[in-house]
Amino acid sequence: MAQERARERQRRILEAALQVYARRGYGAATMDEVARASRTSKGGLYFHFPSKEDLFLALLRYAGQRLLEKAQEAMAAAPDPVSRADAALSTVLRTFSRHRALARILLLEGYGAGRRFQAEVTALRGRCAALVRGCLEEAMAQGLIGPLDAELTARAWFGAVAEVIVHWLQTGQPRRLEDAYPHLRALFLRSVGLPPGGVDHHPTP
Amino acid sequence: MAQERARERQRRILEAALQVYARRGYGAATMDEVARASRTSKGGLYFHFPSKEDLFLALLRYAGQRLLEKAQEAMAAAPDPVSRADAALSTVLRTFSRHRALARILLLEGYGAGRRFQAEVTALRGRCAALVRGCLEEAMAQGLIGPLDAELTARAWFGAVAEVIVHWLQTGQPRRLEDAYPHLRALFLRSVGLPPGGVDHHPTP
DNA sequence: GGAAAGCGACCGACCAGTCGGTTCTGCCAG
DNA sequence: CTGGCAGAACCGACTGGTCGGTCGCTTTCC
Repeated sequence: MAQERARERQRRILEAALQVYARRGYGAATMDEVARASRTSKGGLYFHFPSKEDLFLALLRYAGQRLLEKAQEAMAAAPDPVSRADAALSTVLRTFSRHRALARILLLEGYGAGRRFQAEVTALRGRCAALVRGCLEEAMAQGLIGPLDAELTARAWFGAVAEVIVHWLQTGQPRRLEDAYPHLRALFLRSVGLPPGGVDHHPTP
Repeated sequence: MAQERARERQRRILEAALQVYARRGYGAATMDEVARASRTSKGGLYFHFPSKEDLFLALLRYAGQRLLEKAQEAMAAAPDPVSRADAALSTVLRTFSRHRALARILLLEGYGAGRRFQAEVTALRGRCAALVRGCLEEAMAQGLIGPLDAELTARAWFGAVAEVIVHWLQTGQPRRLEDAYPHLRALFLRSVGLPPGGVDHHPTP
């Protein structure tokens, strides 16, 4: 019905906005461009979203949701906290590897367009870090790793991954983003005192 | 002489621009604001900088230079590669801890205002990572640490630090940025297979 | 005196947001 | 079935404010 239809239309607009903002950046992209890309009109845009700012905010939430869902899904299938964190890492790398636009929006354009957006992105990054933090705390409780500041460690890991991805976005190195996976994995495991070997839960052939 | 005078004026403009852009963000800040803050006029601004974009680009270079110089200075005084990396870490944390505006410009506002700026910031981050990379390669050559991907490790470390700083900027946690130092230090040392103890070269009382 | 530096009123492009009008869509009375 | 109505969805020309950039003039310095 109408409800359905409206939702579909909003999705189409968000998907188009994702591409346009990723390509041009928030500041340079105009509402006319987004309208054209989503095969609607400015009026149509403003019918569904009250302002340019709100559209971008909705886009950040939409994109963030997509990422978090994938990560949580992958983590749910893993048996122990360590392989859960592992699954999250490889999933994030794989997701951003396809969907460059998603990476641009969440890791690059999100910051840099006013305080309101920065807060939103920070919150999103916090939620990502919280997932990892959960793994770390569980691993600590099970005596798998020694005591450490789980909050800070999780954030540091996330920052490390983000930096590698941004560099890949900007320079194209490493050629395949997934190539960074084994190195990051080894680095992270060692950083909490675990041997870097172990089973590779998500091989990237 | 005139040369001198011009340089002084440019410094004053850049210093004012640093504050204004840090407070308002690149997009929202106007040239009139920067002119007022630097106690000049729009005409004066455009006499020294050809456009708003160029002003911000010069600001990024200016701010980046300040950071890099501090880091290199601190590293020069350290005897071995490990304590050089250590010195870089604590210096970066301390520098951003004072000079929040510097942190905002380099880590937050830099991205998010068009491709040209993103490239500049990426280059700057690359130069920071290169410093750390040098330490790692030296440490490897001296057999202090096992073989690893120095490029990627350096970048990962930098990303981790950046994330912690950005979180501090946005939320004010940890209360004193330097409080994160021992945890990050331990994390980094372990991540390359070194014992997390060792001498604390830069105690933060 | 003249060149470099500085000033600020002004201009015009640009674009977010508006609004009067049009077209769909679901529904119900006849 | 169908005519027609209500309101949701959509359209795009237009506007009004904003702000980067200009330019003719003044001041400062050598």
